[in-house]
Amino acid sequence: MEISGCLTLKDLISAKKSRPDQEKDARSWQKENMCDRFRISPRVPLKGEPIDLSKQKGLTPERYPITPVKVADRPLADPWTPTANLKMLSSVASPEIRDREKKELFRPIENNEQEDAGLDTQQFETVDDMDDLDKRPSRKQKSLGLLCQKFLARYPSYPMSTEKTTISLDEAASSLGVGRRRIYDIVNVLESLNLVSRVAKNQYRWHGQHNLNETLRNLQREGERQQYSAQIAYFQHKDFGTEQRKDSQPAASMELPEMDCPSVNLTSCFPLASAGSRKDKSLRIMSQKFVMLFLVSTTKIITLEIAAKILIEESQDISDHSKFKTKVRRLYDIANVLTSLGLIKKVHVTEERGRKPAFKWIGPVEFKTESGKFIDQDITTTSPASKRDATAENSKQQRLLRHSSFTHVQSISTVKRKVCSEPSSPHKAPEALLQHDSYSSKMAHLSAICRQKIEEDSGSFKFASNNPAHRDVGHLPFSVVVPVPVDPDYCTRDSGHQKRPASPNKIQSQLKVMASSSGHGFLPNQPYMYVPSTSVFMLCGNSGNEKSLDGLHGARSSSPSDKKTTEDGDQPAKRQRIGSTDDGPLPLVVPKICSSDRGSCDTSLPHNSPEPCKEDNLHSVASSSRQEETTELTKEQVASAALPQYLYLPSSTGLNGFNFFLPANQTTGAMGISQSQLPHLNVPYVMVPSSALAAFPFLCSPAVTSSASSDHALSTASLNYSLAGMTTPPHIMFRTPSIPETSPEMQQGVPPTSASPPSASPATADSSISAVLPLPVKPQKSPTPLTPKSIRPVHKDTFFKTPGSLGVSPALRKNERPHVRNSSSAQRRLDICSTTD
DNA sequence: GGCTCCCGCCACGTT
DNA sequence: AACGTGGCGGGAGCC
Repeated sequence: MEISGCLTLKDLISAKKSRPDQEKDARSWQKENMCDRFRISPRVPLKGEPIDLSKQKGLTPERYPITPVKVADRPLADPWTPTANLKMLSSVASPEIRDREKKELFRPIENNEQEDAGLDTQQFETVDDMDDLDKRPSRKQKSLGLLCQKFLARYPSYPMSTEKTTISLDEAASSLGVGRRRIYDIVNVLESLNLVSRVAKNQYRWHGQHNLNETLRNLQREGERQQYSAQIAYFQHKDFGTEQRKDSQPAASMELPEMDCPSVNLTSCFPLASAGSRKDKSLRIMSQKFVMLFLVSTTKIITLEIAAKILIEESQDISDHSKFKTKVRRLYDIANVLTSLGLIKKVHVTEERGRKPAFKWIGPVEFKTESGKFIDQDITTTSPASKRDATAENSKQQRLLRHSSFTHVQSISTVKRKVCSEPSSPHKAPEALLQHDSYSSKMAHLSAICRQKIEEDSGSFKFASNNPAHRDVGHLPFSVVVPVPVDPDYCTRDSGHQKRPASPNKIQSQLKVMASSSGHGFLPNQPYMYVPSTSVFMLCGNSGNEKSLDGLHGARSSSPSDKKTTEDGDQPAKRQRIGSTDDGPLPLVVPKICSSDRGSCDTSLPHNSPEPCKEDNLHSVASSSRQEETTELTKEQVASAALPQYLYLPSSTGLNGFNFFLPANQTTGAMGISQSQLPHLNVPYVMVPSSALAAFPFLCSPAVTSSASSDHALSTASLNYSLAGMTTPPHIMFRTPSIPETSPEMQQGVPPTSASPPSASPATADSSISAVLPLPVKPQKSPTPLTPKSIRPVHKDTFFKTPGSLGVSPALRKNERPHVRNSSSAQRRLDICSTTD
């Protein structure tokens, strides 16, 4: 797909010269150009942007003088000649414009502009001139974007801290010559970004952009938590080709309720929305969500269609056409304001289906790095290692409590918990779950949606029921002790590429294997990991072919519809798609035990369709224990019959940590499942953020590698699809046999993460992994065995941008976007606490 | 004809 | 009851 950029200010200017484009320019000006004006980038009070004119005048009722704008500073290049201006004006002025009746209305604005007018006014002057001509401003001139520009021009982008700029809505409305209603539209969006805050009736306080980055950071984090990337991918993938069908999509509708939660949470992160009234001030929430979509998107381009869809789903609205239209209208409103802020610009994405309106994020993205802390913190909080206990939860909540809306959030989360999380943890819902409630629920939500979609799309597969009630089914009824292969031959490796200097021996020593004791097949002195049953999900499927991964995803992606991704080229699209299905909602890819043939798998392995993994997280997978339509199996049955390919160990915080996949065979021994049944995957995989492993070198076991590289790739690929946060945090510990799996939780005390040097792997700064896992991955020829690029598209991380996701494929990340989330976990933690307030 | 999105009705919440 | 907010969608401008 190609994206046609919107007109830039520059373009606009140049365009103005040419008559034909004038109108277009005018419009674009409103939208695109505005961006320039209010650049987020730390800029001192706007410089010479067109709109600045209006503000220059000191009009600001609030009387904050804005530094004079310099024309020179403008990005614009082309000088504007008076003639050109005239031309433009004339072109812009259309017959309709001339309604005198309304002219009055706009007077104020015009006047202001005129006053302000200097050279800068040039662009806007046109409007003024027109007015002078008794022409009523054209629709363009009345656009919300332009109005917002004017509004923004009244206030300094970076007001002095000492200043307390108060905005009177009435005053603003009157001075801008518009109805108050319009001001609300603007203010609501600004408020969503904390640029302003409501202090009293009709009174807002102008904060400027001082906290914008922080706000964006928080939004990004929230977006990650909400798995928006997954949603985006989902819709992209599914595209609307199936729209019709989509409309009816049951899954989506189902999800809606849960999706709301995110929004609520969102608001909780920001003072702005006071939860509660009037749909929580949807415009604000919509704005935040909209921004989040950009922030979590790898391509930074979001089509209105997708945004609307996502927002509709979240709001539980019926996805009828009217709703969609309404959403789109609102999105335009928001987009206009955001454009004025210079955060986005309009573009068009050309897809197979045609050209679609979209917006591209042009705002700051660097804050991400800084934000890393936040993410980490969350993760940390949730990470089992740290304290998945109530304490963590409490701390987290406290943070949230700062926000008025939090209470609301809580309630919601509680509900969710009941619905989603609770079921997922057979044994007992770890408190950690609470932390992840929203996240988990969302993921579950997505999974469900995806699953349905997938099912629909590929009717051939069946997934374990996602029924929330059954989600836990996936959990194995037992805890698992996984032998950690120790092989000198294998060097320790960092998640991905880095090899750890640390010698395996060291680890071994640390891990003191006591295998001797068990008959599980532990070797003497072999270290093992203890995995509490609650943390274990069994993934069943064919092992096998890469197809499993790719095929699963690929099948869909290959479809024409897949390409429709709005973003950029095929690649992105593909990624997204994959992400949607795999990454997002479907964190897991399950290797097939059976032959690649799905059909066969289905029959033989009721629960093992590859799909399940993808789609759903563990829940479904694990829960694969039950297929909705087909047979229901007891957990035990599943374990034995399903021939688990992998055991999925969700990291406590799916966000930051990697989820672990253990080859079933590896664990089966402990479980009593015959390995013979698990032919393909002999390699135990455990994926953890490298940083977390800093302290622990990976152990690679020779045994593991039996499978061909392909398998390995597969398995690795599967790793990529971890479902963060879906479930309870895994409790994993290395113990000596002597120390049996006593209460896992208690034992999990090995939170290497904190200790681990952040430097370990840039790719995954998140150290929040709850457990230290020995990773028996045989060094592959490819430097990045863990991240089968072949299988996965580069940007897949979108989905996993979520804190947990970050950790997904360290290798990938490292290579692809090392810079992102570089901050150390410690740093992130610090950040987390800081709020935009 | 579709995309944009202005405009203002009207409902909800607050004062 | 009046007023503040803001959801909502008709319908017109614009392409």
